[in-house]
Amino acid sequence: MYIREKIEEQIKEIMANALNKSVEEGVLSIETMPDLFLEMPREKEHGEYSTNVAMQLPRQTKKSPRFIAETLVGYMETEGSYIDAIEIAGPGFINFKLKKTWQYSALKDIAVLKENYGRSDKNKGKTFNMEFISANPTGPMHMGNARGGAIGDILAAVAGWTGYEVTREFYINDAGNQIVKFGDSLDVRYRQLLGETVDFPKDGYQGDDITEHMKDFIGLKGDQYLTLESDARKKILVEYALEKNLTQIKKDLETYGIYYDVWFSEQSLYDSGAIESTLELLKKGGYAFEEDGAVWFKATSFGSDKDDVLIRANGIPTYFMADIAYHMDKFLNRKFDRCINVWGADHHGHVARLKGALTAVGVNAGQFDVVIMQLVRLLRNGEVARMSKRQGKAIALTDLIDEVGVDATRFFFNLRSPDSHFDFDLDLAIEESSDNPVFYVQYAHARICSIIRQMEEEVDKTVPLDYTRLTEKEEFHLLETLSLFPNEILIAEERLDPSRITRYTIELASAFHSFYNACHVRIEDPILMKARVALIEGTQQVIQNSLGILGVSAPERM
RNA sequence: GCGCCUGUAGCUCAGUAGGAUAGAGCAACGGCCUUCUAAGCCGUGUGCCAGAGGUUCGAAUCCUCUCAGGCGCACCA
Repeated sequence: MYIREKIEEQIKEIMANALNKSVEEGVLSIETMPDLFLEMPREKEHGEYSTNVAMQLPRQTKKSPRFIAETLVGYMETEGSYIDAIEIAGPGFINFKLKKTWQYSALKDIAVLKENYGRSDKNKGKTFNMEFISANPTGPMHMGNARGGAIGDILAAVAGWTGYEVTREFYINDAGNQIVKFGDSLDVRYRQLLGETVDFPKDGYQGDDITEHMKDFIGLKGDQYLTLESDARKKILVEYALEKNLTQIKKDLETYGIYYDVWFSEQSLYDSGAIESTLELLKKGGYAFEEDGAVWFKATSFGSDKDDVLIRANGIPTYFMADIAYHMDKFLNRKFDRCINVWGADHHGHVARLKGALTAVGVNAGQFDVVIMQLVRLLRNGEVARMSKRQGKAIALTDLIDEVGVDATRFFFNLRSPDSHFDFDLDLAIEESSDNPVFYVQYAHARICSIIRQMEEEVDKTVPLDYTRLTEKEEFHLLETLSLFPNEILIAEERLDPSRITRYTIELASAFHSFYNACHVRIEDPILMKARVALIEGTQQVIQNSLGILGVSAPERM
């Protein structure tokens, strides 16, 4: 258990005991136990922890907050605890000041746990499915996928650090309408390249990559499929190009530092009969009905304002239908305890109906959540540039990584909470200037490595390691920041907000840089020097751990 | 028209499930390298928390309404 958990648990216990005693002795009368919530005050003078219980109780006890606070404090037994002093302040806050040594425990924790410092077993024994990107395999990935990639991959890492057994999953949309369009587009290009005059479909994929695929294909196979019946030919072309695209997507994502455990094919849901059986289940439950020749899901029974089509009048299931079957498979066949998807804001309308459908087939929809990320706006020369895959003008993920680098791309896309509308200023990102916060964090790490390289032979092994020699305010601030790391991971997981980790690394780097300027490590006093080396080693470890979660490198030299 | 997200310093954004005097970075200005990496540090000031009501000891945070922007509201995905 980490130092902060220990302290918080201890204070809560002391509070609970005091409350119970004051009730037993009839000083206070309460009916329901209040929430014993601890907060960390912004102001230093208010102590490390603070509670507002006294202000929650006046109604129940018919006493003033001040009186309640004084009573409780009177009953608190702090012997042998981390608490140094308790003060009542303001309208009735009870503030706890800790003994000036608690921060050193964080350093001990780090020294013992090393690369595992920050991990917890909160979700031990539970499985977690993280589905993200799931870009259409009809073309290369664009910049919009980059944000989803960073959010999904890092959230998956965060979940793993809280104890979950994590599966990263890519859902391949290799069935349905857009594959038909893909086939039509390939087919026309194939025939055009071989000299036929055919009009390009109005809503087809116009990107050059389609033409390139067919050039390559003709190079390999020639014109032998020209005489084939059109559907059969399209099938062959799609198979060829899909395989090519998926290989490329996989390769590009690995460049981006993302490795999937499962590539799940939508088509496999048709092949296995999962779609059919899911539909049967919905029908049996009375949640599906026929109208105008189509089969509908009764989404209105689950709070939606309209129903949704499952099977079109032409007999082809919708994407929605496949999605229900897919998520049923996640929960009921593969039995994940938690499933999270990352979707762009343009899909948010889909969330409620999918949750409704999952509830209908017997899944506890509370285990399913979608992180909605606001779409990325690309700025070039200060102007908004629209991305459109159809028009083939998209900035490809790989272009971005080439220009900005993997570290900056991942860091940047995870800098703001998924909720925030995000402007990606390409010109600024290309600059690789110090404006880019990733350098700030990496620089802190490189600085530490540099000191440690020079210190190795100077540290006196015979001298005792005495943390209590660390007494400067910059040292305490750094220690406190280190002690917060495990909390940050837990909060990031609970709120499904991986960007907290990115911001934490900046805070940690800042605390270190301040320390660096205020305190020298390489000094005469061998005991203090040893303590400071221990402090920067702990910092180095936590920067490595946090950057590791982000998938950003921690360079030893810069 | 209905739904979701957003609105906090000149700009980009935090604000820890309702707390105490509203916080960073960038930009501006002024300091700090004969000593461990100046890609750094320290200091200076800036706010009708979009607006109006409400809930209570207490609201940037919760509720209602209004305004502004983004995104949805297909037998597309």
